[in-house]
Amino acid sequence: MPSDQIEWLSDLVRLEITLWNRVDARLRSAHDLPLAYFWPLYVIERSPGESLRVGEIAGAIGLTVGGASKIVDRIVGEGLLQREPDPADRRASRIALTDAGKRKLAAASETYETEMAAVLNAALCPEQQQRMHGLVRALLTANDTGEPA
Amino acid sequence: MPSDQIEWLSDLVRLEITLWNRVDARLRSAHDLPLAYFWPLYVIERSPGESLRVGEIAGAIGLTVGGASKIVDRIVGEGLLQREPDPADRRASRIALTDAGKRKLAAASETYETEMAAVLNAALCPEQQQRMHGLVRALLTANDTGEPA
DNA sequence: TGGAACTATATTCCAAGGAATATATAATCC
DNA sequence: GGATTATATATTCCTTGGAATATAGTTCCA
Repeated sequence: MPSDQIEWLSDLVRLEITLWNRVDARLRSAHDLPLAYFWPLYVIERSPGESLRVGEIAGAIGLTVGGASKIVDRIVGEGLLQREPDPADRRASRIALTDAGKRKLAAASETYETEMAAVLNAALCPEQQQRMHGLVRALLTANDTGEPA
Repeated sequence: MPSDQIEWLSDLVRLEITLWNRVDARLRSAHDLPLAYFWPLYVIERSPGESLRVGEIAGAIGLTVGGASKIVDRIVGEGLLQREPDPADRRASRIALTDAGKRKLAAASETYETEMAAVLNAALCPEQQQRMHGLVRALLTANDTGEPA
């Protein structure tokens, strides 16, 4: 019986924090890259044209536009992203990976996958991992508005 | 095949944020109580003696002691918690619910359960909800160190 | 008993991100 | 075309929570 939804969510929150910290620590120590910086690089690489506008990044990683603007600034400061003027809209700029960013992303992706595999395999068989991802996605599609806060 | 662990975690993070915001918004609008304040009230009520020390609260809700100290301060400021001197250890104080805190917690718990039930039932049948909780717990027990950061 | 080492909490400082706002540019309607 | 409205981003202010540190109190042992 689903009596204790309070525990349900608190366990989920705790898990998310644990996994986040685990991957974050690994990326920092191995590549000097916080996990928060990883996502923008990742979503940009996978985008058509390999560049995105700030608002698109915000939507993809679940931040407000203001927050995304600031994190992009910081990553640009690290030399992993660059801003290019959007030819079609002078209000916007297109954010693209630098060569350093591409290299960093490639290396960090491997570390990321390795670390996550270790964490997941420690507790779940591949079928369970897949089933859980399916359940997460089902909840997301039913409830995610796409809005950050 | 568990090819994309990156998506696996990013979906989990997104789900956690979505559910958190959803319950948080509900508790705020219905009871003027942020979700972050709910957890301390909740763990204190369930503790033997219905009081905890700051360090115990920190461990239970996954904050550092410093962070817990501050959130307790804020909730005390709201009149929902009170500090009592620990008779056995004068360094510590015991944190207990006030009457207002007890009432607030009781009301908020109902709202919490209702909102979570709505979110979960929108996507999963009860068996799936239970199965997912089991998977979350399995991952937690295998990986949770109990440490905050 | 008198330190030395440890512990519980509080406090200070800092980084991150949301909300509200400002600014520049686009789009639309007359 | 010019005024109004909408949009993209940047910026400012505020809150939160971690890390490091400070302080008071406790424990242990010679």
